[in-house]
Formats: sequence, structure tokens, C-alpha cells
Amino acid sequence: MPELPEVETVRRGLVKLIKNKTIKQVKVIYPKIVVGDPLEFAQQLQNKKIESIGRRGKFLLFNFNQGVTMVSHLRMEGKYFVKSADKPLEKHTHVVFSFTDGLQLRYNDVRKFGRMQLVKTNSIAQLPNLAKLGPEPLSDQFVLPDFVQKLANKKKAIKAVLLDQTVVAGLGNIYADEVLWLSKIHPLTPAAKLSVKQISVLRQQIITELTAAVKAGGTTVRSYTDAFEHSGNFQFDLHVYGRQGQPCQRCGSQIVKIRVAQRGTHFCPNCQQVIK
DNA sequence: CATAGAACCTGCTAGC
DNA sequence: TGCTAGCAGGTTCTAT
Repeated sequence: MPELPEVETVRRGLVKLIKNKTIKQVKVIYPKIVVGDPLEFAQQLQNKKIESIGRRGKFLLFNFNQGVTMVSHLRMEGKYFVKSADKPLEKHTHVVFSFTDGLQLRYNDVRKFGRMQLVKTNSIAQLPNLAKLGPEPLSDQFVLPDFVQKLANKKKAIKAVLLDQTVVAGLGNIYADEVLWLSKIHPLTPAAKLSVKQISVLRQQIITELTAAVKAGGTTVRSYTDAFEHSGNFQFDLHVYGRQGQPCQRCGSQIVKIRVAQRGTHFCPNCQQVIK
């Protein structure tokens, strides 16, 4: 479910809830969630203390003492929340981290797409999926010349390119549709056809939109909640996602839903003209 | 290499 | 009411 603003909101909640806690025991209930040997995973984490929690793109980085980091991706439906150890487990809880103070961090994931793995903190950069990530959109690494360069050799639809985490990290299906509407760019436009001016506008809209969404605690349209099990508020600020058949807030034309790169894609056929 | 499509999972909803 | 097809904030593997 989560894109950058939701993952960042989860991260901030987890910092408040579990930073500095020490793990007593880890139970992996559904082994496929863990990359590598689940027993080894559990063993490695025993007696480790959570020193900080970071984020890169849509990845959460739990940094433990002794140079160990748990890299965790929530994919579509992954959630973390904290419960007292005496509370019964939820149906879709697949990994349980028990702390020395009687609380538990529980990883819950209806569709079981999420993944977590342990790596040495100092070798995180070599993890293939992290190494390939594009720049953080809300950092000064996300500069126009590089963005222009990345789009220049891509013939596929700009919507598909925005979902490609090697171009820029953190956008997903909702925010991709939103930033294209804000930039008045048709989702099917081949990326290489965009002008530098359009790419400049797009970059600025990505920054503005993600910043606003983080501030609002993310978007809840389905099942997303943060680590406090609270919904986000940015769903009230969406302009096209999920609004097919409703009037465009700029021109009044009906918002249309099509399929691009296997994903539901929403846009205004009047404001967002396709360039062939 | 770049791109398109299937695969990984479960639950919910619309339609018959 | 009951069943089925289709869809869901993502990524990765396979085939072309």
C-alpha cells in the first residue's frame, strides 16, 4: 500500500514507539516474509537494541547496535504496529518482535508481499535493490539535469517511468497520477517526448506533492494506517486518483481511468494532452 | 538493454 | 444468497 509519504509516516511513528527498545525474542510465523533463513534471522536479532530507524525510498531501515540493520519493505499491505505481548495475535501477523519491556512490534501483511532481511549496516549500500534506487525526491540529490537525463532515453509512458524506482525513489501509483495531473502531462506521454520545461514542472510538483503528503500523514484510500494505527489525511487532497467519472477540479471534464503498466491510471483528458 | 506481462497473495466488491 | 471476475498505495522474474 504505502508510497514514500506513508512509509515516512510509519517511520516517524516507529521512532516514537520502539526506538531504544531491546529485542528479547523474534518469532517468524510466515517464513517467506524473511529473506534468508528465518531461524538465523531471529537468532541474530536476539538482545539487539534499536538505535535508529531510517528510510530510503519505500524501504524502512531498522538500525540495531553491533552494526546490524533490518531492511524492510511493506510492498502493498505491510504494516507495523505495537501491542502488549498478552494481546492475542491478529490473523495476518507474520513476524513478532518481542521486547524486554513486554511490548511487541508486530508485522502484519494481508497479501504477504512484504519482505525483510538483515544486513551489516556498513554494507547496506551494496544491497542490489537499494543500490539501484534513484535519488530521494525530498533531498538535494533530486536535481533537474539528472532527471532530464534519466527521461531522455526512455520511450515508455511517463506514468510507467515514474513508477520505476531507479529513476526517482518513492513514487507509487497514487502520487504518480497526482503529480502528472498537477503538471498537466498525459500519463501515456513517452518520457523522452517531454520538454525540459515540462520535466522541470514535474520535478517541482513531485517535491511539493510529496512534502504535503508527508505533512498530512500520508494517504488512506483502503487499508493504510501508520504505526499508531491511524489513517492519513491526504486522501482529501487527491485530484484524480479514484475520481474517475467525477469532474476535473481545473476544467470540469470527466476524469478518466485507463490501464498503464498494469496499473489503474487516472487523468483529465482535457487538461492532460498526450504528445505523440 | 529496454519493455511488456506474469507471478507473488488475500480480501473485497460489483455483477450475474 | 451464492458464485465469479476483476481489482487493490509494489516489486521481481521471465520472455521478447
